[in-house]
This record gives sequence, C-alpha cells and structure tokens, in this order.
Amino acid sequence: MDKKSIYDDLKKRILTLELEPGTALDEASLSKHYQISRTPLREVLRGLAGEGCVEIVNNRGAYVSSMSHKVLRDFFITAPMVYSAIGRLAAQNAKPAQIQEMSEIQEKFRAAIESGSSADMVYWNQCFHALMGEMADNPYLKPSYDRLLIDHARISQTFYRPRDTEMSKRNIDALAHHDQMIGAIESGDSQAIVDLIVEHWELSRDLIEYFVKPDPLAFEMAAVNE
Amino acid sequence: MDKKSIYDDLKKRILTLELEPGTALDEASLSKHYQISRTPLREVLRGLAGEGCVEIVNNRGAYVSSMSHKVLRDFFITAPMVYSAIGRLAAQNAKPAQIQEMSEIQEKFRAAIESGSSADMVYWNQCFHALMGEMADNPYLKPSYDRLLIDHARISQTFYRPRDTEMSKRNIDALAHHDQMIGAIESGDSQAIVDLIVEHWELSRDLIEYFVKPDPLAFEMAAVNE
DNA sequence: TCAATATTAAATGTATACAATATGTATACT
DNA sequence: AGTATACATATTGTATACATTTAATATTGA
Repeated sequence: MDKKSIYDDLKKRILTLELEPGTALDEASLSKHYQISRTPLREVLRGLAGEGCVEIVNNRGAYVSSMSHKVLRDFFITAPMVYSAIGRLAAQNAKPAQIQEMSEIQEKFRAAIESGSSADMVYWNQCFHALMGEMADNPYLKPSYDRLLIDHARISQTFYRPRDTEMSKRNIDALAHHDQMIGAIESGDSQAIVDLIVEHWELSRDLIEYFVKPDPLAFEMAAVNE
Repeated sequence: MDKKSIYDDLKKRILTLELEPGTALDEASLSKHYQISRTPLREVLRGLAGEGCVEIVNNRGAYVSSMSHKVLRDFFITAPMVYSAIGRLAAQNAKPAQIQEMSEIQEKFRAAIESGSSADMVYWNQCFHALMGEMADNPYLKPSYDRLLIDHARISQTFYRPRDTEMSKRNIDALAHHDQMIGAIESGDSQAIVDLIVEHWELSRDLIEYFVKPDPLAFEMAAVNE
C-alpha cells in the first residue's frame, strides 16, 4: 500500500467517523497495520494535520481532530461565506471535463441514495463538493474549503438517522440541488449557483439544529433528572 | 537550532524574498546549514508546504512556491473577502492580552517606518496582521488567511521602492490605519474595522496596480520595440 | 551529426537503530 | 492515607544507512 493510499484510507476513516474525534493515532500500530515504516507514516499524519483532519501535539503524538462546540459554531459562521465564494468561482472557471466528471459523480450519488447506503452517500457527496472546489481553482480558498468539507462530512454523519422520513426527503432535496448546480455551472450562472448553495446549506443547518436543539419535553425531563 | 526556529527562519527568508519564488530547497544543503539531520528538516519543509510557502513535487524535492500571474489574480480576488471576515471576527473575539500585544507590535512597526528599515517594516507588518488572524480565532479561515498574508508580504516586497515619496506616504497611511484598527478592535466595532480593512486594502491594490499596469507612454514604447 | 540507449551521479524516499521525552507505577516519606 | 519522588515503560523525535528514482552524461548505432 503506497503513501497516497494510506493517506486516503486514513482520511476516509476519519470522515466516516470510524476513527472518532479525539482518537489517538499511534505511529507504531499504524505503521505495522499499513506495512510501512514510521518515517513515511509520520509524513502522512503531518499531511493530514495540515488539512485539519488530525492534530499533532509535541512529543505526544497525533489525534483525530476534535469536534468541540466551538468548532461547530465556527463551522456555521464560516461555511456559508466560503461555500458561496467557491460556488461562484466554480461557475466562472469550470472546465468541460470537470463538468462531465461532476455528472458522473452525481450519478454515483444518486445510486447511493436509491440503495440507501449511508457510507456511499457520504463519500460521493464529498466527491461532488470536493470537485466543485477543484473547479473554483483558487489556492487561497482551497485549504479553508477542504477543512470545512471534512467537518461537514463528520457533522452530517453525527446527526444522520437513516430510517427517518424527514431524512429521506432531505436526501431527495440534496440530489435535486446537485442537479441544478450542475446546470448552473454549465451555463456559468454565478448568481444561480450562489442561490442554490444557500438553499443547499439550509438543509444541513436545519438538520443539525433539529438535533442540537432539544425539544421542550425532552428538556423538561432532563431538568427533572438533574 | 531547533525545529521551530528553522521553520521560522525559512519562512522569514521566503517572505523577504531572500529565497525567491521557484528556488529549489535542497534537503542535504539545508540540513547541513541548520546542523540537523534530513528527517526533521523534511518535516519542516512539509509543514511549510502545508502553509503554502513551499511546493513539493514527488521525487523531485521542495521549491519556494511560485508567484505566477494567476496567483496574483487569485490573490486580488480573494484577499478583500477573507481580510474583511477576519477583521470582523477579530473585533468580536479579541482578548485584552492580544490587544495589548498588538499595540506593542504596532510600536515596533512605527519604529521600523521611522528608521526606514524595509525588512523590519515587512516583518512587523506581518506580525500585526498575523495577530489579527489569531484574534479572529477561526480554524477554518486561518489557513486561507495565512496563505494570503504570505503572498501579500512577497508581493509588497516585489513592488517596494524605498526612495519613492509616494511610498513613504503609503507607509504613513498604513500606520494610521493600524492605529485606527486597534481602536476599533478595542471597542469591538465590527463595521468600523471592515471599513478600515477595505481602506487599508486599497493601499496595496493601488501600489500593485501602479506597477503592474504600464502607463500609456511606457506601453507605446514597448509596442515599438517589439 | 543526430538520435536512442546505457551508464553514472545526485537527489529524494524508506527503514531501522538510537536518543529524548512523557506517562504510569512503585516505593519512600510525611 | 496522601503526597512526592524515583524508576520503568512506552511513545515520540532524530540520525544514519540503504533503496529508489531522476537527471545528466557518455556511448553506440544509424
């Protein structure tokens, strides 16, 4: 297994919460697991740290980056702005080959929703938005955007409940948004894509608020138990 | 010399253009120069790559990141948005100790301008704006902001002409802006700091446009010589 | 002479041994 | 019993030797 594959594998495991926030990433165990020496493995961990997946503490090793309340708050403050900017740039700069690739990813995403495979949904949705970042082709915004996408995936997973009918509706809406986004990018319509991204964002925001804000009854019961 | 110092030293040399864009960073020479083995030096280079100072090509080593025309264009598109967002957050979140530190940095910056030391001006200006990034305390925007600051420093150096009276006026204006920014942050006035940052940004934009756009006469002469 | 290939030198990439640091445990002391 | 200190263990950090890849040069053939 080469370094790139190890990098991707670790990132995937972090995104899907198989490796939960705060998990210690022991160099010896990982290098044994991936059949590689510690030196290149350390470089992988430091690469992931640069991307925000991993936090490294001096002389104390690497940990899957945390998801504190503050992180969640910063995420909600920042995502709309960066997502809009990336969308606008994507509409302006997307190349035909990229639009083609995006359509193909969208079909995989559609299939994942129809089959109900949660892991595949997260993965192809991630690919869709990562590709939009590529289209935007802006080296200054990219690091922020990528970091937002990482946590977006993790937050969505945290609050995902497959059997909820509300949830299925959300997926159908997300799918429709993606289709419309591809259209807007094809026609280079900046305003349309920004509007779509705002609308798309509402899905995530509502989802998370729905779970974060306890409903009145649950709150009262919790208060009684204190 | 420890790793942190080496990291800072290399970054400083890149920012001040002592190491010009495109320069190859040979591992053996650098490790010899800093009296450290290649292993930790490689980690430093990869750290700088994560910050955008350095580009690493597989099996071909590290280079000081380039400053193409596209980079300049992306810089102008992105900086106003990110700078404003960081400023707003800084005004909202700055801690008293940070404001104190900022005042101290500002005095160093003032002294540098009065003494006319170009390198010190770049350095303390950099510290001022980096600290504003710390104040904003937003892990999502920080990587983009830091990358912008790196190139901002390099671009400014590129177009800096110490003996120009226009230039001295610009420095006085920049100094005044910084003073006002500290005031706005102290009073938590978000709108004021955004306005100041826009105004401050105009200084850089005008400076660079002045040099990038050839004036009509020069343009004609160039056309004749073709 | 030019082009293609083989060879060689120099650089990066990896593995491993060793050093420094942090944590947990046991023991001694108050 | 509780705290502090000393020691043992485990983990990270660094140096160095070796492997691999790249680039330049030399050589051979047309």
